[in-house]
Amino acid sequence: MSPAFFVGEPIMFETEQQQVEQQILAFCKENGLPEPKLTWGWIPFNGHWGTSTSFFQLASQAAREAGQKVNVSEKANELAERIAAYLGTPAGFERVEAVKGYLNLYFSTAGYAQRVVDAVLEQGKDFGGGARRGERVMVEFSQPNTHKAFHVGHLRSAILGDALCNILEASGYDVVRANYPGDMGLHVIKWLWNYMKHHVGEKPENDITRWMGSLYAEANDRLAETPEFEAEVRALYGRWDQRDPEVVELWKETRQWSLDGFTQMYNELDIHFDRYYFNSEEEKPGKEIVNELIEKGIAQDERANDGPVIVKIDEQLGLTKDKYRVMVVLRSDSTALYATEDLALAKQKFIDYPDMVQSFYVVDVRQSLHFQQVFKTLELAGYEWAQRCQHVVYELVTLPGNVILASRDGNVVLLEDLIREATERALAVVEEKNPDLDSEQKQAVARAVGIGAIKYPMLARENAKMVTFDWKSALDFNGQAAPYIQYAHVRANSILRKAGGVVPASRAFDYEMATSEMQLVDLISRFPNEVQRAAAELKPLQIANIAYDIAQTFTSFYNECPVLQVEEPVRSSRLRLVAAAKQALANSLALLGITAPEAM
RNA sequence: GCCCUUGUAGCUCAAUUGGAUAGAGCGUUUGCUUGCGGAGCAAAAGGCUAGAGAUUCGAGUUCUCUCAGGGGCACCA
Repeated sequence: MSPAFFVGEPIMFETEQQQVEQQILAFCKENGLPEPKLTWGWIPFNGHWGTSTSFFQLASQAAREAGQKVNVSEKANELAERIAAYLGTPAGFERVEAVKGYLNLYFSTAGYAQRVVDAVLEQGKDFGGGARRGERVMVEFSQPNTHKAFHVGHLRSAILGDALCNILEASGYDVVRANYPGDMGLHVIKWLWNYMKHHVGEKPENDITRWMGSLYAEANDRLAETPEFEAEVRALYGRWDQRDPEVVELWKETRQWSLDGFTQMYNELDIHFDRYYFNSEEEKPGKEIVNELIEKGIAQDERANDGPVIVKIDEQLGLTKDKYRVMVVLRSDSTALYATEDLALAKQKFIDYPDMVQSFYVVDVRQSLHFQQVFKTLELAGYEWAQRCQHVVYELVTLPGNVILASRDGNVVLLEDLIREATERALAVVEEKNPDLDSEQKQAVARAVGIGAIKYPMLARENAKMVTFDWKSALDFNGQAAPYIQYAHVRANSILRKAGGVVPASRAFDYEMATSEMQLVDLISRFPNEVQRAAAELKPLQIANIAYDIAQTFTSFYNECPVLQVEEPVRSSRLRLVAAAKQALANSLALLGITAPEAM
């Protein structure tokens, strides 16, 4: 996807900016200077608000063309000063200055602030979103294994994928949210084996996923104690392969228990899917693709010599160094493996949605090579859509000491425990801070705060950086965290409520705006750009950052600027700004999949 | 051995995609509540951006190498 957006450019003020640009071009022409490539950014905030460009490139370019050696920073500053003088005070700006080679143009705050605030309030929950592109993308994420526990290690794909969907949707794409549960494999057979032997007739009650996970751990324990049982497991796998009705029926029933448990947790997390693909459904089509690869001469069938079916990708591409290496696409016993199924799944997605411009896979970094192999193999097979497949890489969630969570062992932090702890903790705080709320409201707030506190740290860092889970920081509601942003939203709401819930009509900010007030408008105006950038880079981090920045600046504003007590007409302008800030906070939190409560 | 990835304040992370004096939170220290909600605010202290070269007017950011961590590399998922 090409990043068709403008970084750092205040998109709301294109007209004024373009006019200035024309004048600068005219200046260059008149003075025999080369045509500059101007990039606009914001001024490091110093209490005023504006846009800025620099002339270092122009200075060095001019010197090069003239064959002269110059001190570029001096020359750039000289140019900035001459251009500042040439421009005078352009329409829409109240001041122009030249500093260290930069040309700073300060906005006329009265009209600009009004324009920003009006735009936010007119667009409401759509503020920040881009025009519909009429293009579809799919995001596959979460991919839980049935018959296993769901622990905090599984959480990042779910949270990251959900936020990416929200962001892509807001940026203008039509998004298909896809899940791909691992509903068959050795882990399932082991589970069934244990169930048939020791738990026949039992059913999960309320805590489904925990129960499913505990039986899986138990199966592993029994097999570790008595390795001879492996034969029984293999025999059961054989019965599955033959589609023994008893096994298939039990599998269907127990699989559904897991899926029901997942749905419960997705509901708790407020995460939803449009489309489910199942591992078990891709087995047969996968084998068909493998046959096709063999026929096309891409795959080599070594089964005659007790070997698997493989694709020597590097050899196919004529590469001398190891890059894609060799991918096994079918086991020597002709059973399917993960790669077999992923080949079929990629194809199935484009059969279902042929118009997709991108097919994303939110899967942890350990599978990078695997996906490169799958996509490259499909490309070799002549599927042009293979180039539209992209692995969205993220790092693992580990426990302190770099311990990887494994469902097999008991060292996991279960998602249901995390959610319960977080919401209970949040409930205790609400009881203390806001005892007047009724119990239903307190529950809702506790849920919003608890879930937000879980989600935010997973989103507020680079995808490629590890998250270390520990209870202390997971349950810390202070500082740079979701509750801080939610609290800013609550305070904004509180002011509006006390004002009678009526937002005054549009008006100019024709008074001396306070520093934090201007900065708040500035940050809000950047939000639409950040949405586009987050979508182009597939980085919810951008949204987590701007959300926090807006919250922090709103809090400064809250402390510095009285709203309800101040005289008119300042009161009306500020009330509108508060409403706009509240909207911006709510919208940014929504993109992160976090609820913005009205009180807390 | 090859490939990918990370290294920024004591700790956890940012940094307008190559720009102005590298910023937040936690922790530490000191203040702030008869102000719109203190889940907060103000301030102090804390940095040779792992190291060395290169490109550039300009590098935390790009390239090369070194060091250190993590991951992956034939029938697990």
